[in-house]
Amino acid sequence: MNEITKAYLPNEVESEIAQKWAAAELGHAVGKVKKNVFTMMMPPANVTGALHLGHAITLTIEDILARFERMKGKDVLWLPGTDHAGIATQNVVEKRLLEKGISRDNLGREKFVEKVWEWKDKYHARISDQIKKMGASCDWSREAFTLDDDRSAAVTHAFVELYKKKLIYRDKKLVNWCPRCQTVLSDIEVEHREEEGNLYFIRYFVSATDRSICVATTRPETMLGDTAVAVHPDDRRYQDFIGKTLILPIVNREIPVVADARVDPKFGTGAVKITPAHDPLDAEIGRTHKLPSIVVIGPHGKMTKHAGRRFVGMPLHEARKAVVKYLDDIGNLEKIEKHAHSVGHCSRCDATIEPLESMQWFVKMQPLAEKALKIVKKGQIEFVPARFEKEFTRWLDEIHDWCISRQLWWGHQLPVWYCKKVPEFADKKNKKKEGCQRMIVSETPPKKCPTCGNLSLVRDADVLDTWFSSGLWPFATLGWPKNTKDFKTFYPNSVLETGYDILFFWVARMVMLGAEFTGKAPFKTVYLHGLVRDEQGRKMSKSLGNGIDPLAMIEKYGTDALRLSLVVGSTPGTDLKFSETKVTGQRNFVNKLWNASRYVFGVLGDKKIEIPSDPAPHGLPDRWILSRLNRLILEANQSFEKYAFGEAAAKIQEFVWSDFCDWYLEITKDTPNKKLLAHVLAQILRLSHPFIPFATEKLWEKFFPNAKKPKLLATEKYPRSLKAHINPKIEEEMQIVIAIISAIRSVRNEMNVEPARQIAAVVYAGKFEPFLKKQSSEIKKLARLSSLVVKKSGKKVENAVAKFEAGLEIYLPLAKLLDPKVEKKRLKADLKETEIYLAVIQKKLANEDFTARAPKNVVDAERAKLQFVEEKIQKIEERLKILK
RNA sequence: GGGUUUGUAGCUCAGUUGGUUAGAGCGCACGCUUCACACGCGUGAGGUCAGAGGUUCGAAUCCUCUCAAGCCCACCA
Repeated sequence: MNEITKAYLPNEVESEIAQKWAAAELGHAVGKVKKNVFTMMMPPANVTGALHLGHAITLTIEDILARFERMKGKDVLWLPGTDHAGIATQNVVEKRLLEKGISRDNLGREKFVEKVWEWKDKYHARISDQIKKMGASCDWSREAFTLDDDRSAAVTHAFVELYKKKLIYRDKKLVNWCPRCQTVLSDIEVEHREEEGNLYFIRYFVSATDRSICVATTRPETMLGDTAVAVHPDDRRYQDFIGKTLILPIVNREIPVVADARVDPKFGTGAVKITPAHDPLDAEIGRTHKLPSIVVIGPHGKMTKHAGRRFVGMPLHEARKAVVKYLDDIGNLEKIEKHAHSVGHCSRCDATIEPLESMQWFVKMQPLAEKALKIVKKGQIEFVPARFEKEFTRWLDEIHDWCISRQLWWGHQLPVWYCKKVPEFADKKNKKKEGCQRMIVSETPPKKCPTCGNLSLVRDADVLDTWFSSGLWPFATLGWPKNTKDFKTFYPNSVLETGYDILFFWVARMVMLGAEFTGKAPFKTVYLHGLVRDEQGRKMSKSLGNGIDPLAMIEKYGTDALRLSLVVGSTPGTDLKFSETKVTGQRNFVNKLWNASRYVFGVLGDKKIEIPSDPAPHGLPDRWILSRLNRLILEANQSFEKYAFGEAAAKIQEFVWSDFCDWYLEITKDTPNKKLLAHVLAQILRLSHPFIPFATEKLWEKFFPNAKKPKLLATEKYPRSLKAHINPKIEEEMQIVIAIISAIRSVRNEMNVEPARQIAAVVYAGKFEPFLKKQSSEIKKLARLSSLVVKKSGKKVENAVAKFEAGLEIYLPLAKLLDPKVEKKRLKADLKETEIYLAVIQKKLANEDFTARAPKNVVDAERAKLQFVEEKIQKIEERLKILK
């Protein structure tokens, strides 16, 4: 017996179906010919992370695409992978080790990295399992990791190539330093937030006079490192001061007053203290005026010895208090005002970012951005939604150099070595010759210094920004820089799907590096999904405690329900408000589909079933469902074409629940057309498979109860519309049938007719009479009628409830049940509503401009409506007369 | 400061190139053990389409402005 459970039980089904797919190597891409391939790289998940809703939406959308393209007959390569996620992973492992009382420094670099690898191996299995749980039909045989051998080789190659092209350089600059992570960050890894702070006004006196300038600052502690005060060259207030020397309070250092147009005379006092070591603008002004740079804040966020004996070693916030107090004591603090300003935070740990001067590695972005822009402007990359193209190009237009070195241990160590040969005879004569400081950039570790032959070379300790390796992802995953078969077959990628929050972090870098290294756009389409938010539209975060665990949702409602809840009612690039109710709603839908199928299989019986590709319709309902189905197929395919997955899913659901279950199945229950049922159900399963892979695959098995090795639904062909079946006339006729049934049900409800009671009905159907007659048994069943008379027209029916719907006259002779008062009230309400409608139409038609200028078909439609409504009103009025 | 998105029923959202009495789901109300499904079925209530102008015979839809919320970018000390 082909048993199907009454309710869909996702947990059992899912593990069984997942095994089936795995055994069939569903996700495996053939990769023999370049033609007819579809390539998509999974955004590499943080290897130590656990599945969250961001992954869930990514995997859902990508799997929908992959399954759809596969069913369209493409050789689909959806390549999964994980990211070593430099800072994030190092932070996590460090924290765990500290809990055991082990510090990173005690362990040493080599041992620490070993520990991280252990960690990686353990958690890699977890995230991979979770990806599988989502139903992801990706190609595990080609899985990649940003730090595996092939990817590392690609990274080294890319670095060395860029260095050779002079697109990578080393320089001492003011960079973003995270005092907690103890590393520099790139500009986009700094999140700016408006914060309430103070503006401190400090008075600086001109040397040996009692004249003074007042400067305004939000960070008074940096005054210890001031090396000038700047004013706008045209500022009348300060003309006399330019060129003079001021005495820096506390420190008592002499600093000049310089004139610089970058100073805004309207801000504060119009005079700015200049701290080149700790502020980006100050650094620039310092450079133009050749000012010295004094570092008063160290890498741990503590004051350095240059800050003076009194402050050395103090953490920043303490130093601020101390400096302010000191200034106040000596009478140099003018006032303090409240002031909101933007403060940079580390995107990984939220610590306040310190601008520090430091020697780092950078990518020169201008030439790379230009190539990327050219590609986009030529239209070689399509953005979905299109508005992101603008954002993308604007960012590239204003690009800054990318700081790529990180002071971490976990990552791709720079392929850079330094010759540190110490002069054997450190006398003045030999120093130059023997103290070789040669830098070597090489894909393979150099054995000796090419300049001086020294054997003890020291490798640069820094590693690369995680996003450097991710930037190579579309081709490094395919074996690049080797010209592999996969690279030749699957590059460029078809679609890049990810969240819009990493447009600059990731997408832009891939486009630039792809253009640079492969000479083409790495993908044809960029699809960006929105962020998943909570019911109130807030970001989900641990601190708010509003996060929903996708795995818990899977446990409770099944993966299919979770997937649907993430796509239905969502549009590309728009944030999605997520809630558990959405998942329950979708669980209900999956169950509905399950039960509709259960019914169909029950009708079909246990015999071997052929699924007919184009079975013959028997009556109006058959023709109608075929018309609706093929219209749906057409629309679903169109929605897919424009990446409107939510729209496609919603249309399918609407069809299944309303057209198929509520009407078709109900109306054909007495005379089911087995072949047609099998066909429609099969098409529904195929259509919805990309969205609801598990339940549909399980149901598909039921078509082949005795087959040893039935074909997978996942490898079926996606339905194509048989347009000949789309028939507006049939749909209109069925609409009349539906209208009659609904009208009778409505009246029954209003008149409180018990559901079980069968009543009689008379319908005067006019031109609809011929086909309605044929449907009378169905109408009787669904409207619970004891008898139904359908005529073109006839005399008034006494003692009956009357309903005028869609040009029909419907009479329900309820005899004793009829209360004239209630019926009168009901008819009057209907009359009133209809009269309002009539007024609207009359007003329109009375407008000569409308009748003269609107297209003829619109005017005609309006006239037809008028007639229709007038007739209805007349009928209601007649009826009311009878009731007196 | 620049850019951008959103504002439609209590909530989440559909509304194609302007032409129906503006739709769906959830929630709500009433009624149903109808033999696929109570994770269900039927019926219903509920909206000045953020506001103000404008274009048009006709605007939720196009234009302008205003208001509100969100996001991105920017070196305002």
